[in-house]
Amino acid sequence: MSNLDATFSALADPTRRAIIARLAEGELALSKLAEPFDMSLTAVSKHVGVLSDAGLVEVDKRGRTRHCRLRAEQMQDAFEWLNGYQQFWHDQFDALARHLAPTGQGDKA
Amino acid sequence: MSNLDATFSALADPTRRAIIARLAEGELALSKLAEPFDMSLTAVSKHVGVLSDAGLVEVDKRGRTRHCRLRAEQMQDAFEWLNGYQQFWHDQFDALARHLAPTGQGDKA
DNA sequence: CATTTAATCAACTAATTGGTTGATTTTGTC
DNA sequence: GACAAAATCAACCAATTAGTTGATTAAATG
Repeated sequence: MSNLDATFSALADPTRRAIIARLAEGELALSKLAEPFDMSLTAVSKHVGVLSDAGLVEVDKRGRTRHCRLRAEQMQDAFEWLNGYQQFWHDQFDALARHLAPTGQGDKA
Repeated sequence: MSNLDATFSALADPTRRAIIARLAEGELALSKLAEPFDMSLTAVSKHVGVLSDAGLVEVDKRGRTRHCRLRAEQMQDAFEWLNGYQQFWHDQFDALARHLAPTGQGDKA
């Protein structure tokens, strides 16, 4: 599975995006991380597993707890992929704007 | 399903990203669009359906053909979501850099 | 009108996903 | 040593996904 496959598919779940948002505020033990979610610890653990497989989260064992921290850099490729189309949607927007409100001097000014 | 759910999950498939890449070069009839892919037309049609449900592609009927065009603006929310973490991974990178090569004058210069 | 082309539909399959529960393992604490 | 807490494991379930094939519909063309 490509990096992008794993990243985008990890980000496609709202629980996992919420996990990322929580971890952005700092490292958390799994049980603390799981608290706000209305599902079993097992379920959260699986989500963390998906994020970890995608490289978005790092888990390290400390005693009986597992500490999770965000590896935000791993989102870069996905970001860059989307960024490649940003110019495209700006162009589309510009084209639409020119179509709706032609000034007749857009090219010169 | 949230917008982000649909967008990220649509982007999680390599065939669908390839479809987007093709459409970025211009509008295409479904059969033309499907040509390079090693799968049935039905399969490609389903992928286009997923992209269309996510608002990433627009399909319009013309005679017996279906013409597909990219709606790149629909990627903006996903882009912005990721962008919110860009600062975060830059910070992490900077922190690492300071850790590896402390110059002692990084703050002043 | 007969044929070909574009596409969808319906039905099926195998694999994956997101969740559950109950039992177990490991670790810290009284 | 006994107990509570943190987490995993194993098994299961229902829904979804990515693909297939064969039949059908609809439009263009000889």
